[in-house]
Amino acid sequence: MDASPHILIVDDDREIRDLTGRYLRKHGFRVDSAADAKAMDRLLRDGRFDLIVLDLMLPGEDGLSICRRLRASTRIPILMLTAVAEDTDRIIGLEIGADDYLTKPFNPRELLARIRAVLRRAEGADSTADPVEGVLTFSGWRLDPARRELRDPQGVLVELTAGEFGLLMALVERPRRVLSRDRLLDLTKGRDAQPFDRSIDVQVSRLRRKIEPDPKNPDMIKTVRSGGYIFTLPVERR
Amino acid sequence: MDASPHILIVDDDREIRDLTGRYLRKHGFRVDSAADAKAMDRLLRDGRFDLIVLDLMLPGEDGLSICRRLRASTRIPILMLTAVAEDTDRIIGLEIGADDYLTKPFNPRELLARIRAVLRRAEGADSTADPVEGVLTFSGWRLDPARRELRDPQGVLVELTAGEFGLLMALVERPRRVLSRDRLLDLTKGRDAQPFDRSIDVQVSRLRRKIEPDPKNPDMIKTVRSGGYIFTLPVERR
DNA sequence: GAGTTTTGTAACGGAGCGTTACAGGACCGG
DNA sequence: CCGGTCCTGTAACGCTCCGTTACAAAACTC
Repeated sequence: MDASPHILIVDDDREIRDLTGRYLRKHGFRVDSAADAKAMDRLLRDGRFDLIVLDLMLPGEDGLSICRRLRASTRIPILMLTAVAEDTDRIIGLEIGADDYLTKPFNPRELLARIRAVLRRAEGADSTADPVEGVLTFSGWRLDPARRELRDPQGVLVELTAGEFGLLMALVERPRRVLSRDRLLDLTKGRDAQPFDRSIDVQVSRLRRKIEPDPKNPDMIKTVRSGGYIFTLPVERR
Repeated sequence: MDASPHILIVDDDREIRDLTGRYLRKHGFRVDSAADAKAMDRLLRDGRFDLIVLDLMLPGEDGLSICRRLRASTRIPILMLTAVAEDTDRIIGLEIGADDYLTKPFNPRELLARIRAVLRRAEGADSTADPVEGVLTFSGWRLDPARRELRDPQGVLVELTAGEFGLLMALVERPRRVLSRDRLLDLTKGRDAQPFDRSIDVQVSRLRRKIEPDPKNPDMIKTVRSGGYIFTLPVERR
């Protein structure tokens, strides 16, 4: 039980890693850093971290994608860094589940303040939750974010496409709440709805065909007219 | 039900109030706005809000002072708006208890993203928030908000449309109180009544047909002439 | 009881939704 | 790079829902 919080900085700019790392250490944090997604994954595998500072623009897999991926399997707080000139549309990084973000160039004091704020918030939440978080279950079904697998109550694997899996995750992670199409689009694709966007409807239809006993009378994924969709079953995390 | 989160915008710039309000409504929020602290207090007195968007520079009492004052009595999330990107202002704001900060001019999408992020965080704490909990029962009937189902005393599923369900929820959550058509419209659709709006009457009629033993002599949903409607049975939450 | 206001409900039509078909795009093995 | 396969967004069709309108019934006034 090491007292000081452990921060992971992911940024391809070496100067930022070094300077920021030094500053945070000076203020009582333990700090590791990675230049890209691969290095990050390696560090996550061995270490326990309390928060990740994640740059949006990275060589290889970008921050947005990493963030979505991390959120699928863990609840580690994420603080995104974005360059000031960057397409503000991409700021929906927050939507994917980043806990906060900061535009470059930033004042280290502000980073420190935000890190502390995020950690303070995270404390209240479930802090048993370490790197990889468990499987989601609902009335016998098992949804495994790490393996990206869905199994029915008999344990039979149900083949889902990436889009279907993402949509189901978005729903199952927020059960018993009405989610608008808009919100679902943001959660799954990180984009805004266009005027006559029906893609969520179609994906829901396809998903129902695979998981509902009677797709015509859906039980798990119900429609809320002019509201969106709702996942009706209670979900347990293990 | 109170389907969507309720946002209060406090800004003296009318254009910001209008444009932002419209944008947020388009994305599924209910929005009210105030030009100054006084108007804000008035709105806070009658309404329940899930988040306040608060301008820093205001005529009369300024944003920081308001923020401090609100924090003394409530935990309602606050998102501050400021005209200048001053690090120190931001840090002070965060320390005072604002939940996030945004500098003007801002991209509405970014505001949306931050609002959602703040709401997501707040969810765990004080829960006026979404996760619909607990079945409502009245003389044998069971109304389940999560599954969006109504069962009669024999346990038989009564098929309700989304509109009927929403209306019944609004009534059952406020039993033995007269609810005006205006209020019901706001609760179910989040909108104001138009001059000759009869939609609530029609929905009530349709709902009665499905749940009243004798729709001509309604028992559960009674009409209050020039007042509105009232749900007469005692309701239990479990 | 006549006149006025308010409410109930049938009927119509526009809007929301489920589903299918299709085509462009992503991915993959060569 | 190429051709095949799988995935997913868009368009289109038909069904259901619900807001509006219209008119009749009920409630209230004097």
